[in-house]
Amino acid sequence: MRVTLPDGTSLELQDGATGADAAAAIGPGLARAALAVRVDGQVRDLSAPLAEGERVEIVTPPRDGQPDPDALWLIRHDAAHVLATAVLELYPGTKISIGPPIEGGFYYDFEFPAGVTVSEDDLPRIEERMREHVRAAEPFVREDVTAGEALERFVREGQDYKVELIEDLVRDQGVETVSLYTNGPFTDLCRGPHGPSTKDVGAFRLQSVAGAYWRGDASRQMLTRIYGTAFFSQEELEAHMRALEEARARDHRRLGRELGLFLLSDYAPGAPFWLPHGMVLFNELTRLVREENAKRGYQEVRTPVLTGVELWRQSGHWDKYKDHMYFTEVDDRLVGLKPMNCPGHTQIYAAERRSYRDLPIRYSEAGLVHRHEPSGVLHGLLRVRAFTQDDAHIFCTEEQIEDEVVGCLEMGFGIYDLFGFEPALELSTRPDNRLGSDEMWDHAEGALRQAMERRGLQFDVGEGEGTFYGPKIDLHMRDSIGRSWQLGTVQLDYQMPERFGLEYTGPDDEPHRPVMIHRALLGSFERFIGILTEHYAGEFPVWLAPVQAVVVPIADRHLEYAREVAETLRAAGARVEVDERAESTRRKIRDAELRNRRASGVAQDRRYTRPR
RNA sequence: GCCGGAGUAGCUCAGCUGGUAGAGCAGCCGCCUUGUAAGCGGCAGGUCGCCGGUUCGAAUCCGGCCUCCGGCUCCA
Repeated sequence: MRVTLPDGTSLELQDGATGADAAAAIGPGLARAALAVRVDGQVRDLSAPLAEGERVEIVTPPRDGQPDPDALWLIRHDAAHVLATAVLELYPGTKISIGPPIEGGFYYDFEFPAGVTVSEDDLPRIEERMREHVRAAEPFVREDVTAGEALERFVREGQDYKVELIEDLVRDQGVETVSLYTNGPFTDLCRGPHGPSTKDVGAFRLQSVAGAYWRGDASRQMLTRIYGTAFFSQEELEAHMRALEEARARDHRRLGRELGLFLLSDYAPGAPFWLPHGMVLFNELTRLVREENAKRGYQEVRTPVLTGVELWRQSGHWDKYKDHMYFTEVDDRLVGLKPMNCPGHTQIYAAERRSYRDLPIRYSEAGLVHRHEPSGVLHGLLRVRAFTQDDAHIFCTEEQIEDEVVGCLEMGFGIYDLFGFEPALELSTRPDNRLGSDEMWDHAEGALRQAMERRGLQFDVGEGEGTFYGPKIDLHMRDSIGRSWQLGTVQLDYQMPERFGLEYTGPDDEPHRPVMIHRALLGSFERFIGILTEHYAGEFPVWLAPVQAVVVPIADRHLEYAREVAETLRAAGARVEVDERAESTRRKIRDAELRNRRASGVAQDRRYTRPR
């Protein structure tokens, strides 16, 4: 048979030849280095047979600085199996679940025997055991068995999670055979592929221990997840660990303290106190948003933070969102803090008779909302309980939806461009907990999809991740260590207008129901500033910088002049400080740089010529 | 909310298996009057997260709670 190689040449092989045979036919060096084979873009074991006419590419460790992402994922997957091998040896009776490679490494989820807890202190011991298996270069051997045989095996071993996985595979996908991979003493249910042996795992490290629900379901067993990472070489691993370390130096929680941006206090978990320098960022962004809104025909409004609970019953928040709301009783009346601004805006809309000629109506509000997020999810400025959204609601006709959604996205991209942000888009569809008919949802999801497709935008789909009142398009950004956060959002809503009985008079002189678009582009000022801080590592562009210049007097005799200079700059609108401390010039300049002042000036007797 | 870890001075952290708390930086005072990544000296600063228990004695051991960190679930 013949297969095609990446350079277009074809290779003659015996019938039934495997990827390993192909590598050997090309050259002994390649045969030694080969990890797997990629056939028509799909990675397979080297031992898998090839078929006539397939396009074949040998997957190898990086060579000449050309890393193959598939190769890295492969050895990380191998490493996950080696981890499970070591854990089963060290903690007999442990139940294994799943252990995939992920971006940046791998993990494996375990249920340890009763009474056994594993913490990060135990990781070195597990690593040591893993190392023994890597050194032993144990081959990964694949075996295809019937689902029944596999079930019998895992039932016998008491591996309940594997049993459940096989049962589900049989039930949901009708599989008849499953593959098992064995390395040394360990056999796992696994789709593969794997490298030829554990020796290619190379340089690895276990990083952390965390809880993780079985199958991501909070109602099920909490497993212990061990995270690790692996590379081909020690150098790459060390470079990776250094990069993580450097990313931690950009952490907005640390920079927020060092630069005097905000304060988090135990008195109000999840509710930042804004310090003077942080407030500058907040205000500059507010100004930006206000200007952009004005350009696009938004009218600014402001609605109450605390309202009678009747509003939340009417809007549906009581039914679908009350667990996340704050309530209190005042004068025998139950009142709630707003978690969203939309019901308030409906009241402004409803306060007058509206004509089709008025639409679209666009109300914007820098709205302070409170949401009772679970304690375990709070995270600096990126996940808080009290925050200010750059919110807006557009009331429009059915026909105007697409243009308005596109307008929102364009406005969002325009703002993100200013910061060099390239957000990832996600369409979130109907959740289980929702209001409205399936027809409404079909319609609303279709409209959002169409708006993005019209602009040729790439997007992911988050099934079931929409809000209770409608689907949405979210703009996501990553923080310094790669975690993804939702910033902007554009949401379509047929529910709220219905529930509040909103109307406009059409050209036919009949009442019609408007559609509502909820949209926040920064998302919240808090989260946006968090991301912004990490993005710039605290070195904000001049227009945002809390302190734009610092004047450094050399000696006391320059103080008066330094103050004059500062005054002149302030009069011109700059944010300026004078460093009046009785410190050395070296020190004052160093501090100015460390605190990321964008410019510093030195007040002196004569022009300074820098020594060679 | 769940799992694991951690809370010692404003910050970063020492403080072995119980005997009553320390450093650096920051702060304050003084000296120095300065030329591009930390001048010098001194002083002050802590109900060791909170509550309870064990003990002659608890920062240290035990329990509960709060907060933070890493994840999971969930969300801007």
